[in-house]
Amino acid sequence: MRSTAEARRVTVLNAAVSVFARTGFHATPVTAVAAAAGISEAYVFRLFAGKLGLFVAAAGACFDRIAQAIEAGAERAAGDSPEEILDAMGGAYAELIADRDLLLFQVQAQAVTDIPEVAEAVRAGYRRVATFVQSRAQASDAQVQQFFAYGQLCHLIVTAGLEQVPEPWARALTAGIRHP
Amino acid sequence: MRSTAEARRVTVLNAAVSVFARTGFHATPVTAVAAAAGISEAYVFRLFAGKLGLFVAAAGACFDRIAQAIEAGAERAAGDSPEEILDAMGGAYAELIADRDLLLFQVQAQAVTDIPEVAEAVRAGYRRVATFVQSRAQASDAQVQQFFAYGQLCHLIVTAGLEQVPEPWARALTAGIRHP
DNA sequence: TAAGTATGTGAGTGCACACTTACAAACAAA
DNA sequence: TTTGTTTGTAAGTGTGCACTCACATACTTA
Repeated sequence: MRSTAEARRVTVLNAAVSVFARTGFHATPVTAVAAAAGISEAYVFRLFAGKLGLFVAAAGACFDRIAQAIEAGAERAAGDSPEEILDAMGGAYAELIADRDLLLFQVQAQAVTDIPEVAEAVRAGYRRVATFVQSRAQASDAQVQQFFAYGQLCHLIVTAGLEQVPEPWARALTAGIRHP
Repeated sequence: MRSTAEARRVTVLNAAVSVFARTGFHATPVTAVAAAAGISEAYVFRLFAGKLGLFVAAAGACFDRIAQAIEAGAERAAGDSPEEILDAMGGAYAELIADRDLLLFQVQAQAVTDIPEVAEAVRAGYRRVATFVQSRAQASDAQVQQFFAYGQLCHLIVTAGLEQVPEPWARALTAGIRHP
């Protein structure tokens, strides 16, 4: 044995987040994930319960990394006010999604929420992140809502490539959004 | 001839928006669109340039309907201030997406922006809507940005089914969002 | 060392689906 | 009525891909 199954699963999940992020659930063959992970397609099917099981597990890994980054970001807040903590969390999130895998994966997951298992995984992810944000920052409902609204705006900016659009309407939408 | 090709195209596009909205680009066979439109698959391929051409045309139809609704909504504004006009536009948009086809289609389109033609169609759609919103409401960049940020938040709320989640974090995210 | 167990793969199998082609029926113009 | 054009379809074709199975190669324990 070169590796344990559990270690392989971690490798595969990292590859899966990256590959699914680009081409989405239905358009990416599991051969692509297997190739990115450096193992055979057959073994991926032994490690996960079908392509859907792999995608759902990848969603879990994706939100794990997001939650972890936001928690770490909160520690670096300049002060104790809700505004300062939310700002630190937002900055940490912006840094994290600089490579775009985690952001694009979320978009892909939202697109296949007609599959109940995916919808539940998405809810579980946001449940974890949103409850943490609210309790850690001691922010109002409206502040939490705003935090996520502008997070979702980032999804549009990145998927549509609006940072590259010099026109005024695109500048308005991207103004002040941290360096994606 | 039962119908003109142009009339058929309109019928097919309505069906396409509806069907693509549910299952997305890669997971919906064009037979499904053809069936929803009541014609044969072969004729859909004659009316549009491949499945991609059909999807891009459907995106155009989707944003046409959105732009039209927002323009009509602006006419019904209570006053002339940016806030009142934006509010009226937001209300019109909320009514329009009550059936969810237009909202879900946007999510599906954002998920396949790795296809350049789709990315361009999405940009064209938001270009039209955003420029109209900004010029008609005479709103600041920040107001326009906020308008679209909360619009994108609706995408998350609907795809993840957060209206059905009674927990506090979900209530915070959905608070004040108009009746989807 | 023998038997058992976990890790790993090559080579299929069957099916769904994008797209084509050959052909037919309705309508128009001469 | 004949010729041409547009609308429409039934019946393929080829390919890509999810998933399986038989088999091989490590590593462990008795």
